Amino acid sequence: MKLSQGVEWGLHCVVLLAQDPDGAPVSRRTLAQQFALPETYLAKHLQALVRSGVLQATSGPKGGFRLARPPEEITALDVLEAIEGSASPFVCQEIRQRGTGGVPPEECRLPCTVSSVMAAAHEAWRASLRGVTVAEIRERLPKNVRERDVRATAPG
Amino acid sequence: MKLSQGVEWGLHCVVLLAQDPDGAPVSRRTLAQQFALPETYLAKHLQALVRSGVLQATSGPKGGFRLARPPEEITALDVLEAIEGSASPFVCQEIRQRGTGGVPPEECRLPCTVSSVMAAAHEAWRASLRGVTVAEIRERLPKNVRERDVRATAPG
DNA sequence: GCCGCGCTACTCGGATAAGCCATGTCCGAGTTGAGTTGG
DNA sequence: CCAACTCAACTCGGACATGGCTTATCCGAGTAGCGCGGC
Repeated sequence: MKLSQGVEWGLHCVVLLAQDPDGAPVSRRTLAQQFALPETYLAKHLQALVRSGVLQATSGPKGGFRLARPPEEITALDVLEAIEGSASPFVCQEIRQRGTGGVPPEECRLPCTVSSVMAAAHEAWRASLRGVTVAEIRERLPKNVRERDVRATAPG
Repeated sequence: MKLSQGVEWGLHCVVLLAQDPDGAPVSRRTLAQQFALPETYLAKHLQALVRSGVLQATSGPKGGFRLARPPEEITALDVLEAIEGSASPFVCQEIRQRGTGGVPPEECRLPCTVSSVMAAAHEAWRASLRGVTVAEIRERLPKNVRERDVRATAPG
């Protein structure tokens, strides 16, 4: 199991944008240079965040990205599932129905026990991420990082 | 993020073996036929379970796999990390140190906030899986599945 | 009848090829701002 | 001096190559049971 590194990029970018919610949009070039990331590939993930309604994009000069909602209403889970997708990492293949002595479909209305255990773990994971907002992350940042982010959101 | 389907296979096989902890070993062929899985590929995952000390393998005729510990002492997390590896799905690339205004390394002793949030979620996930033993899964199985498993562990 | 030996068949284990998704990149469409020119 | 037009540069957005990991497979090493032959 491996998480796309775009998740890290997206979280850092969203937190950075949260430093200045009502300010001017920040271009993807600025964001990429801020973390020394490949600009065009970062753009791919930013697009995903726009599609999910986390970010809002503006075209043209002085354009860029800004938060679509107040940072208090954006959870880490929102960012993660925007980039990584909301599908469960565990997909039950219903192997209980296959092979020797397979269980007939009419007895498989309820999800299999193994699947339930995995689903519970996934939900615990989601709940943990849902309980943290971007605003909270912003407030937990050390002073130096915060100053750096503010500097990045400043135009020029 | 996608979880290897070997996890599902491994869990089902371990639960099946838990139906008869002190019985004769079950060969990988029997296990594969039981769920209609590719035998040699299933073997790869079973090997991983042996390496992690979850299963115990026996060679020769009448050989096969059996649990290395009582099912009460095997958690879903043990099985999962044996197959999937125990590495965290989120690997912090320390991008805060890179790019314009990168934070110097001496100020990065503590893990970055984003990384901490992800680590907490991962720990919640692990805790959920650690709280479920194979014995508990076995007891939650419907009657028909349980009978099917017992039949599979019976020699012949 | 009993013991020892060899064989066979079955088991696991590691090394070896394809397929798919994450990664990385490029170019095109759209939009806004500034500069210029005419009134 | 003001307004409208043109241009140009900058932005995002979607379509196109590449690499690594999951998937899938094969063959070899080892072992235990079974049959056979000798005593």
